[in-house]
Formats: sequence, structure tokens, C-alpha cells
Amino acid sequence: MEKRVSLKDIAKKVGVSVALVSYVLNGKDKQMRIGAEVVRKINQTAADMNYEPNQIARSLRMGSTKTIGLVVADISNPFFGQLARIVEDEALKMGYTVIFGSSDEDEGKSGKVLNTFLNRQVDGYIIVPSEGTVKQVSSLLRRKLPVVLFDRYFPEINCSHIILNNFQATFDATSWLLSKGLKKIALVAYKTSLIHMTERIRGFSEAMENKGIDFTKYLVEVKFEQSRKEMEIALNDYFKRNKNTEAIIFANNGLSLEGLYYLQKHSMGIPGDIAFIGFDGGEVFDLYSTPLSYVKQPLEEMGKEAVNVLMESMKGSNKIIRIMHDSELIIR
Amino acid sequence: MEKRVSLKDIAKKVGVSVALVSYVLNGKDKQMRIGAEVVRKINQTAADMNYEPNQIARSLRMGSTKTIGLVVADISNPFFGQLARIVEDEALKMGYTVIFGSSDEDEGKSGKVLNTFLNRQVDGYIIVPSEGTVKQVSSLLRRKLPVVLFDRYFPEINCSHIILNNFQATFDATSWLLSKGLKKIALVAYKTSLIHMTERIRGFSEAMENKGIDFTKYLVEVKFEQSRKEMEIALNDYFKRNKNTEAIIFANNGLSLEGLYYLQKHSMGIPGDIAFIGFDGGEVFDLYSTPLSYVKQPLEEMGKEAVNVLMESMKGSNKIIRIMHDSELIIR
DNA sequence: TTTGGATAATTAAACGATTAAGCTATATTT
DNA sequence: AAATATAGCTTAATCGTTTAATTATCCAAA
Repeated sequence: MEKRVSLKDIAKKVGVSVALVSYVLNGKDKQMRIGAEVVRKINQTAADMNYEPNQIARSLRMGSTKTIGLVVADISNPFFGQLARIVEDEALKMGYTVIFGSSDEDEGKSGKVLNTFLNRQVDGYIIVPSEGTVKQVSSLLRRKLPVVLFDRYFPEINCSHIILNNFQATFDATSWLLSKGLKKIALVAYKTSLIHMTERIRGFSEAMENKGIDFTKYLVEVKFEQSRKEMEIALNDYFKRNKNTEAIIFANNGLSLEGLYYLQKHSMGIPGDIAFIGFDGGEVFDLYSTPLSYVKQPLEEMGKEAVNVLMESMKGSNKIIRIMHDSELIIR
Repeated sequence: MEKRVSLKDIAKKVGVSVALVSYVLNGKDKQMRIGAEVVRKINQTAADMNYEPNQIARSLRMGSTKTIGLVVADISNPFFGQLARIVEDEALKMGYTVIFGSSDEDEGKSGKVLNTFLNRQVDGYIIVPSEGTVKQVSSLLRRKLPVVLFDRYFPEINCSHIILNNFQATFDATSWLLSKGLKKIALVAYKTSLIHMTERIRGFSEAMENKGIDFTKYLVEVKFEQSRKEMEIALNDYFKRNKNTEAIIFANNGLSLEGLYYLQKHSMGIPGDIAFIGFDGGEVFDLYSTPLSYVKQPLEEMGKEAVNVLMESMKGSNKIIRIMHDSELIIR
């Protein structure tokens, strides 16, 4: 068993105090005017003994863990997986480590994850907030902890966030379909009060109303839990009422995929039987029998930005930064 | 700013020593025969003040962080995303948190990630090891740190691992194609010495040789970095030499997807132009113009097992546990 | 000779928890 | 009445760092 070597071990071997070793290894030998020979010896010994600082002890003393907590809905969802990867890489550049947790869009699970992060003293939070978690987030803010919301936010609280121009996204998608002469356009969204969804619904409805179409009969709302089953129920019900729908828009990545399962199961071809626009792209979109159109988010940019905004906040800035990115409609 | 409340704060308010508070909150009031009234008061005050233990301090003292380090090739790859999710859930049940890192199948990056984990004193490691990282892993083992390898392992060192019966997986896939009368079957694998790949190649070659076919001309090896481009080069080259290949097997999930991009680009239809068997399934496999056949790993089971084997090791067991799971060939 | 300033090191407190060991009444036994 | 046991606390060390405060020595200036 190779025991971890500590400052004490180095100090003993060199024959100096622990403090001196700490100063030297932190590069404070100049300010502390430490003898050149001693500096050399300490550095040499530290290297020889393979010294690695104990982050835990350092964290306790410094009150900073160099850790970012990332809360997503589900890490196994490629959209969040990609986000996690971007955050990981960007954080690493700054010497930070990421711990993550999946909320499953559930208030209770979200609370548990955040509590774990709290106990582990993460320095900052990047959160894709679930419905009903305003209190959780504002509790963090009250503690003056650095928080950046991602993908969604709460209008009622003052918190930095990085989001998409969700209104524009569906407005553009819907408008494009309308411009092609299609009129019977369905939007499939999650049944939630979260702003990203309501904005996406608003973008759709406004575009429809601009053409004088009553959007309400074309709006399909699906519950998040057991979404495969819920999608089946909701769309069966919808198509019973609206036989000749010409196009269908799915309001996020998960819905798009579930939607594709539905369309496949019910042998509805794209674009033959129905036109399709989804969200966020991905391999399925590329490799589908015909490449699928989608609303593209600049995820790479947004993810990096989230980390950088968080960094500013962790450095002590009190500025609230809200950034809204434009989406791009990929038509093919 | 609501300062974090510590044992000291509670002790002060109740008017007792810090030790007493610690005993009570850890449920040691009976063994330490603490007065019932004091116990009540301490519990009450702790609840009132919303006390949450500082994990960092606890970790330093106890030498255990209740953290698992997970190293995967790339968290944004759905296969590893799913694994991460399973590990996360299983770890949470036992009160553990997961920190993760992506190695990009690169020795250097892997070393960095492991070093970070080491400094953060994770209690145990679940590693999908990259090529050339034997020394890194054995260094962990020499330190008597709990390690479980996943998906791959190193025959030359004694380390617990959870893997697939990789030989059987491709042997079965190849045999199935052969049984259908196909003879010109290509296997696309990564160019690596890692055992999971060499075993998959061996499964393929043995099945081919059983039928007296020289497999070497049907083996395609692709570099991991920039795999899209490398796939293009390798397959272009291959098809130049083997015009009428009847079937193609891709030796893992990433290769399967890249392969599908290639086949799509070059307008090769499945199963019209060529038969296809991939690895690990996923949405693309389900939603492809025709549902695709694949080798299925019992990922859920394997992931949970990895955590449980790791737990045993973290509890002090020195047993080396090697588990090989059978794959299932999903034909459709 | 005393004072003051560098220089080069050490000491010790602190972070927040855990836990072995010690202490002080009071109760029980001999 | 003296010895011992027991209930109920407190003290203090410890984990590995960081860092403010202090000390010791030497040398130059007053």
C-alpha cells in the first residue's frame, strides 16, 4: 500500500516546517523570500515523492472545491450528454471538475440532487430546471451561490441564464411550413408551465394566428412521464379529431424521437404522408430514411457560455447575465 | 447571505459541546448515554437551523468521500451516457455521488482524468480503459484503490471487470449471416490492441474460418480519431478491393453509426444492397428505414453490477471479480 | 551601543467534522 | 464511610492544507 504523501512527509524529509513546503509548492517562494537552496530541495523532494495535493483538505481550508454541479433532466439523453461533455471540457480548462445529477424533470429528485451538491460544497451550479423548482433555485440564490440556468429559466426570479429564443424557433418553423402552403400543422409539446415550452407554443400559435388559423385544435400536449405511452394516447386522440394534418412539429428532442416512433408504428411516411420538423437534430435526424428538418440550437456555444458566465459569478461578480441565442432552421 | 450552519453553531445555541452535537446527529446518543432532553433539544435546533453536514470536512476526517469516479470514452456517446445514468442511479441508492470524465480513448487525457479523481480522493473507480492505460490502472491497484473495469480489461493485470462475451457476440453475428448463405462478410473494427476489439475480431475470424473462408480480406480496421473521415478512407479502400460484399458487421456502437453515415452517403441500401449487423442498438437502429439488427448488451444489468462489485471492494473485500455477460443477437 | 530593517524561517490557528480519552457529579455497592 | 460504578458531559487530537503572526539572525545606519 503506497500511502498518500502529504506536506508533512515532505517537510520531515527536507527538515523544514510544513508551512514552508506549502509556500514553495504554491509558488510563493518569492513573496515569502525563501532561500533558493531550500526551494530547490523542496521542489525536488516533492517530485521524487510524487506529491499530489489533497484537494479535500484544500477545499476545507479554502472554502472552494473547484467543482461545478450540473443538473440535467437525464444524462442518457444525447442532448444533455452533449451538454455535459461541453461543460466538462470547458470546466477542465479552468481547473474545475464536474459532478452531475439527473432530475427526470421531477421536483423531488431535483431537490435531492441539489442537496447533495450543497453538502459537497460545489462552487457553482449549472441547472436545467424542472417544473416547480423555483424555490430550490431561489434558495441557492439567497445563499449567494453562483447559479446559471440553462435551456429554461424562471421569469419571476433574478438569475443568470442561457437560453434559446424559443419563440422565434417555433415561429420560424411554423412560418416556413405555412409559406409552403401547408395549413393543418400540429405542434406536439410537453404539458408543462416551464417557459421554454410555453414560448415554443407561443411561437407556433402566433405564426398560426397571423394566418388566421385557430391553433388550439392543432396543439397536442403530452405528459413527460412514460412519454412513449403518453405520445401514443395523445396522438391517437389528435389524429382521430384531425384526419388530414399536413405537418407536425415536435417541440424538443425527446418529443421528436418519440414522435418518430409513433409515425413509424402507424406507417406515416415523411414527407409523403406528413411534413416533419423536430428539435436539436442528432444521428436519427441524419440517418432517417429522408434527412429530417429541425431547429438547431448552437449548443456548443451555449454550453461554453454557461460555464463562462458561471465563472464570472464564482469570481464574485454580482451581475445577472441573461443570454438568448438564435436558433437556426435546418431544412432538408 | 445565509451562512452555512455548522455543528459549532448548533452547540452554541443549545449550550453544549460540539462533540455532543456530533454524537446526537449521528445517532450515537444511546451508546454515549446522552440525556433525553438534550438529545431532543439538539435534534430540534438542528432541524430549526436547517443543518446540513459539511461533506468536505467529513471526508477529510473519515478519509472517504462517498464519491465514485467514472471514466468513459465520451459521455456524449449515448452508450456511455446510458451507462453513466445507470451508475448514477445505482450509486445514489448507496449514498454515493458520481464524478465523471471523458478520456476520448486517449492515454494522456485518461491520465489527467484519473489524476483529478485521485486528488479528489474518490472512493472507487469505474473505468472504461483506453489503449495504453495499463500502467495508470495498475498504479491505482498498487495503491489498493477499488477499481472495476468496464467493457474492456487487461489480461495482464489482476483487476475486477464486467465485460461482454465479445468473442461470442461477433461469432454469433457472423455465424447467423453465414447460416443465411452469405459468405462475403466484412467486419469493421477499431484499430486497437484493446481486448474487447481483438476478441470481437477473433469471434468473426473463427466463424469465417469454420466455413473455410479467409477472413483477412474481409477485415476493415479504422482509427478512432476523426472516425468519420477514417471510416470513409477505410471503406472506400475496402470496397475497391471487394466489390460484391454481401454483409457488413460493425464492431461497436460508434462504428455502427459512422458506418450508417457511410452507407447512406454512398447510397447502399439495407438490406437490399448489403446486410447489416451493428452493436448496442439505440434509436437510430429502431428508426432506420428498416429496423436494424444488432448485438445487444445487457447494459442495465452490467452497469448495476459494476457499481455493486465496486461497493464490495470499497467495503474492503480483496476478491477479484470477473464477470462476462452473454450478448443477445437481435435480428429483424 | 542601540535601533531598525531585511531575510529566512517557524508557530499556530483555522476550516468542520469525528472520536478516543478524560472528567465530574451522583448512585450503588461493600 | 469508603470504594466503585455509571450517567452525562467536555477536552483535545486528528485529517491535510493555508496563511497571518511571530521569532531569530544578521547587518547597516544613527
